[in-house]
Amino acid sequence: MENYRFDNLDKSILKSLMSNARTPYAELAKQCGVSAGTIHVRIEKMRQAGVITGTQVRVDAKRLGYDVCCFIGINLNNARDYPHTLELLRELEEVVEAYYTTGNYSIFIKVMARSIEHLQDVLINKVQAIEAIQSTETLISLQNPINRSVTP
Amino acid sequence: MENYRFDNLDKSILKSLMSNARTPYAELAKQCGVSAGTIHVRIEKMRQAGVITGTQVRVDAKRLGYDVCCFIGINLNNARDYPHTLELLRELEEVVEAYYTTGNYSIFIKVMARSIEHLQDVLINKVQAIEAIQSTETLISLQNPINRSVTP
DNA sequence: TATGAAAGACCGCTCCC
DNA sequence: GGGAGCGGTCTTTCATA
Repeated sequence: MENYRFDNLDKSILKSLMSNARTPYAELAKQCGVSAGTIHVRIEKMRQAGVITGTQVRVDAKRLGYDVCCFIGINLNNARDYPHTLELLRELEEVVEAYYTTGNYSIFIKVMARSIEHLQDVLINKVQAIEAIQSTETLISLQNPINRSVTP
Repeated sequence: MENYRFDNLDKSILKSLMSNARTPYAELAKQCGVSAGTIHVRIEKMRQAGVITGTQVRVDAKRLGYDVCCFIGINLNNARDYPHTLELLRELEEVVEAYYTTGNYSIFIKVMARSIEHLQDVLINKVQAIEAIQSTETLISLQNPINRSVTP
């Protein structure tokens, strides 16, 4: 994975687009003191370099009805069960993130649920129902005061 | 926080926009079998209801040079130190997420670093340098095989 | 090779049905 | 909710340094 070589122009463009993917090119051009054509060229270059992988709307999970956010540390009976367990977790739509980690757990997942009851259901009937999983440890998030992206 | 009342049209629109925030209204209209004007009305309604909070480009952190991702569980000397500690953590650009949690830790953060050395620096000289922090536990992520959003 | 200016195609917004 | 027209935005091309 080689890194893309950035100059300050690329960084400025990225910063703006990371807070608003629909910033007009003309405005980016004004902010950066270059022409809109140049903006277009740079964005296209970053897209092809795989730095920009797409655009998405930010959605308020709470307003979508997902009030409960939690992390679950998972220990496997056997490290070899990792790939298969991952596939089973992928099928659970409540599992929004998964990490393969060193430390106390083998797999670490983030789960979004509609309520505590829903979380219980996911945890007991879906996650812990996976045979390869030996034990789990749950961390309920009450607040998410910081949520941002890496700085270009 | 009341939930927005969704019908299937809203859900379809959201799903498309969550994978590509710049999907043309005309294409959304074709996919959903309604007119572009209707798409516009629905998106505007979701925006004003706070369901859609903005748009952003997805960026490949690795290509930006951030190769190391880790979670750090933090224990505070005193629960009252929480607000102040949070402000100090917010000033660290490597801290991309923070959660106030129940369970083993008081605060749980996600850190992105450019290298193991960089991570060490952040952990020792920045995070653990905060007086209110009693102890930390680090979980290094080797892979992030699942990373998606909640389903509308 | 990277940038800037201008023209054409496309899209989103608004109004009226 | 549907359809048409206007205004703005993106993309492309070509000239330039």
